[in-house]
Amino acid sequence: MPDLTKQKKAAGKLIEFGMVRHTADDLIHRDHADKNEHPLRFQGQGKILLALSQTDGLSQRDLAARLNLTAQSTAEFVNKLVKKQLVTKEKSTTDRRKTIIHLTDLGRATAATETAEVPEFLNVLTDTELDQLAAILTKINASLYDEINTANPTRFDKFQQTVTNHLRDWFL
Amino acid sequence: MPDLTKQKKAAGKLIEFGMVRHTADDLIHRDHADKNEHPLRFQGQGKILLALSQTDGLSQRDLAARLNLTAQSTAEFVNKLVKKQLVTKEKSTTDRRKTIIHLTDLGRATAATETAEVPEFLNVLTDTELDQLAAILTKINASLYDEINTANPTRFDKFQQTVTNHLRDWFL
DNA sequence: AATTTTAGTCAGGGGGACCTGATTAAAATG
DNA sequence: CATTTTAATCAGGTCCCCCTGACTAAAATT
Repeated sequence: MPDLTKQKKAAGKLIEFGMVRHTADDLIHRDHADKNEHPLRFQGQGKILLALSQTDGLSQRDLAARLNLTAQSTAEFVNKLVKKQLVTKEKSTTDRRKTIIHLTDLGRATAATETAEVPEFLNVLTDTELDQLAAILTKINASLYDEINTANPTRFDKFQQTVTNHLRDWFL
Repeated sequence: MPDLTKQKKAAGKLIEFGMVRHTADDLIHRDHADKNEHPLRFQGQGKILLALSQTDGLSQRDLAARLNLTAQSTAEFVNKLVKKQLVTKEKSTTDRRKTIIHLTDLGRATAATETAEVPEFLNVLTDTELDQLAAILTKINASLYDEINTANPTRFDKFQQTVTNHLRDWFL
């Protein structure tokens, strides 16, 4: 069993990291006349974008199912994304009840960008530290996946698929 | 200069961590009939609580200044916390314009609890990994502090003070 | 004493993540 | 063909973070 003191220390640093990062983001976004903010977390509109960048052309219904959202929430997010010109809606020709959502170039770029840029703070780490960090996070993530899977296997499938597919390009 | 591939890999893991953690939290909070959710990030009501647990009895004005919020936002958060019985408001006797905010026992406990518990996912790490993680986060945090300081020195002071004071107990 | 600054309040707004309920239009099915 | 299921939509709600504008009451200044 791991040393509790070490755990606490790491936990504290993690909390601190969250706070500091949030504040740093805040400053940067606020100053630069932030047109499109981009936290793009695995939430709301961000979720939709991620799912679409994995599989473009899904129907709202599909998105809702895959992301564990109600049809209404999904519609709301999609509409917001349409306003931001990140996705488009069009009726399916084969089943005219369905609305197919497509990423626009901007949407694709946004989703990719999010993912494409390495946060500057990683520049301060050495190669060894980067390796260590990646290894540690891999373990932590695995443990969290496990937790999700135990709590809700159905949801786990959809989630894990979306996430890992999205991030696959990162690990080549 | 560090290896870009390693940076990307670590960055990807970090993003993944964010997503997975969010989803895991989600599941847990949703299921357990979540009375008081606890993200308590460095935002909104959480900010107030953190600042007060560092220095109790601040006026709203002080809080606003220290947390880079408008007086109105501060008032809103404070009022919400009052409703949740986490803080109390009382007029200052020396300057009757001022309202002094105090943490209630519950408020103090909440702020502490947040901070007191080690996330379960740290259990999967070995002592060595915990040390590595702490060391890495220390570097990253320092770099982010730097960024904040460069962008906005005034804000940095207030922020850094609040955060490090709050987390000081963690590192004894 | 008159004016100005300061601490708060109220009102209202913008954006975000979600949800339930009711309704419509188009498929699927008996 | 009539009914039922399905994909979406509208309407309305809850809560969160945060801001600007207008206004009051109490100190500080002139």
